[in-house]
Amino acid sequence: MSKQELVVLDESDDAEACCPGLLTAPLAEGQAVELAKVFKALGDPVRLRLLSMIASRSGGEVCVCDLTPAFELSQPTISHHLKLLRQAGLIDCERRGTWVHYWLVPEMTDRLAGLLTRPAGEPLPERTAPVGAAS
Amino acid sequence: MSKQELVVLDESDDAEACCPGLLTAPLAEGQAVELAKVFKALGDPVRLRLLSMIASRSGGEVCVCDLTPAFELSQPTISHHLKLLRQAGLIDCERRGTWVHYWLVPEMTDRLAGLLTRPAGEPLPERTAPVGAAS
DNA sequence: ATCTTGTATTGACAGACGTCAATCCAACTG
DNA sequence: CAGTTGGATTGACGTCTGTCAATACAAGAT
Repeated sequence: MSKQELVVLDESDDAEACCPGLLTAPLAEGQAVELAKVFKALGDPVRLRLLSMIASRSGGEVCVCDLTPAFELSQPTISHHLKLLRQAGLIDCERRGTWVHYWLVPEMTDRLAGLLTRPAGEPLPERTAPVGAAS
Repeated sequence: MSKQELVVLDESDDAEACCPGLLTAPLAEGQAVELAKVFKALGDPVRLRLLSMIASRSGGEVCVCDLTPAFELSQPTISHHLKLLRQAGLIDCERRGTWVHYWLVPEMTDRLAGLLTRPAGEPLPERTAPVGAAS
């Protein structure tokens, strides 16, 4: 059940794929395609709340039976959203007896946070006084 | 042309909306809806590359005429994607004479990075040796 | 083995999304 | 003024996505 696609996360891809950062160099098409899958998984309110509930759980794990009743959605719908989050590599799960437990994959959120963080000390090019002051 | 919706970014919303962080507390539904709009804007390879090209520009600005030829897509399609990024509050633009210039709104990417960053020192609950070792 | 409960999968359907051709608008040019 | 060019908007079309009812599967209970 665990680990089925694991979209991104592998650094050993395009040779220079260490941490260009999205904001510092023009993202390559292949990387953009992979990254978009992860962001798309985050692009739904229900999935964001699911991820948040899973990540903020003290024990680090949540049972599906604790997630489903928090939404006014059918159980299959919740299961569907959890599947998408898992395919994006954001969470993982394991069946333990009767119940299935989910937990966050922090490496993925760390990676996203890193991609969205601009290198400290960037000039921040003075956007406030338009050069031409046109129109 | 600039500033038309500006989805998120306003901290003065739910009183305690300082920086709960998405990974530390169960996101409220309203906030999830707003946040999802931004992540959805990032959930497309073309938009990710556009944002990357805009953000990594040395001068801090890019003319649309420099963006369009980088894709094998029609000009209206690129314009459409730029509009979505702008509505998400990730970029902004201004017409200067004949050309329209786009630039990154770093406050938004900073905010996203912050939301995805887990507070340093979190236990990282030992995921590797499943308690029950079931299945 | 049968029943019951927790979770995943399937199939269907309405609405959203990405794309383009056609068109429109703004600004510069002659 | 008309003509040209950069860019946005409109309308249409096929695909993807979120949702549910129905069903299937897994594991404990009887």
